[in-house]
Amino acid sequence: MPKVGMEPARRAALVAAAIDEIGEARSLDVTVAQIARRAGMSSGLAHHYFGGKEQMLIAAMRHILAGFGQSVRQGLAQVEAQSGPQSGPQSGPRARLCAIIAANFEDHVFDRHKTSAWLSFYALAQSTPEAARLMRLYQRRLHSNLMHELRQLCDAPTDTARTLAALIDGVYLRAAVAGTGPDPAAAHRVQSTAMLLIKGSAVTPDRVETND
Amino acid sequence: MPKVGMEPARRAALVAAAIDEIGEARSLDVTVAQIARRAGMSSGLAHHYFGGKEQMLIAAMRHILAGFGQSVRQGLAQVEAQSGPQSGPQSGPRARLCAIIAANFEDHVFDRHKTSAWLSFYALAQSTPEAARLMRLYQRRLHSNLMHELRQLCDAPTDTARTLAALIDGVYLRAAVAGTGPDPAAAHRVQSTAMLLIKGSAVTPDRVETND
DNA sequence: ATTTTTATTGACTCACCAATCAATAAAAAC
DNA sequence: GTTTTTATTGATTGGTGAGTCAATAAAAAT
Repeated sequence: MPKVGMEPARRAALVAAAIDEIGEARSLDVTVAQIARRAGMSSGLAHHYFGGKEQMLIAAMRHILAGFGQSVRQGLAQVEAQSGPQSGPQSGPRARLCAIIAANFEDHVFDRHKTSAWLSFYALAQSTPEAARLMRLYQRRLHSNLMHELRQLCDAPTDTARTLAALIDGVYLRAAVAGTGPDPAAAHRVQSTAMLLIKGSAVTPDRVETND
Repeated sequence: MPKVGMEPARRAALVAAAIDEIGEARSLDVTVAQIARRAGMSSGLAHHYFGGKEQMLIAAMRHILAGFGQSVRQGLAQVEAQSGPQSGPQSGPRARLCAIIAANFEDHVFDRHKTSAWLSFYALAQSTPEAARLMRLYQRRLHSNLMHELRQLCDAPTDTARTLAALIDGVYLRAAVAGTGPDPAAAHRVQSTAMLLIKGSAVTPDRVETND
């Protein structure tokens, strides 16, 4: 019963199934057949659309990465909107910094399957050049996002950005290992550390949280 | 040409070879035959001594973990020795905290093969109960080591310890991903963050009352 | 000197899985 | 209505690798 124009839907289904399967198995050692079955199709079709297992995993990684990015953009837009176009000059970068941090710990990013899959992708990135490229892309983007705000908040922005990025990754990593779901304390922990790090050369920290 | 009493040597050789092989392949997908060959023996012998691939990987993980522990003990002993038995009261916990942090970034711990292998072990710990146990052991030990000093240095030691542990793991993770060898800046970055964190809840420079 | 124990090998088995492919069928194009 | 394109299946192939085992040999024990 072939319907036409199935390709995008099937690709999306396979990507979602791959993340779930990897997240549930807590390992990259999942078969194409398992993923395809979960996505409601035959293994042959999975190969037809992705050409191979590796490319499917890359696509899954890219999908999670896109989720991170979307989360950050959404968080920033929200801060922009709620503070208004003529808000005080000092609330801007600080609130945006907190929003960037919070974005990495939002519930849909902190989903058990996704954290577990992401941890597996760290392993993949070690041995697969394309996965390594994506990982670097993620790291550069996070660093650049942090830098954009930190330049206005402290006088050693590069060092501070590196520290914060490592802290974000570390907190996320530990959550992935623990396998516990979303943890509201995670974002707060990183945010207050961020405030401490910039305190040396910045204004008083009035509000630490941006999400109400 | 069987010599007697080979078991310990062969086990050690296999563990070392496993770490090197995993570290070089940057993946857990190494064959027992490869490891055995690198260790200078047949695949059969590897199975004979370890019973299976998984147990060999566990042993390798345990070996790296032991290296961490040794590094910490050594660092602490060194601090103790150089400050002397009747040194000033304020140099103690702070110096020991720094030593614990530095221990995690010493050259032999920061070895390329070991960082890479350790990253792979994160993946293993997700799906293998015994590896998960070892990972928890590592985390508990690190946390407990940090706590021991932080209790004397700040009044939210648990939170601070969690943050520092995540930061240490994050910095180590990023080094593993980057694949660059030992980085002298790594320890320093974590140490100065630690100083900031305990300054946030500053205590009197000398002995402090137990807060719980 | 014989027996037992320990060390060691590598060929073999068995299972698994990625990738291929020929076959089938619905839709679209002509 | 015929042809072409797209979707889909699942059996098959080919390669791989973990784990087993029987055979061999040196050392130790008797």
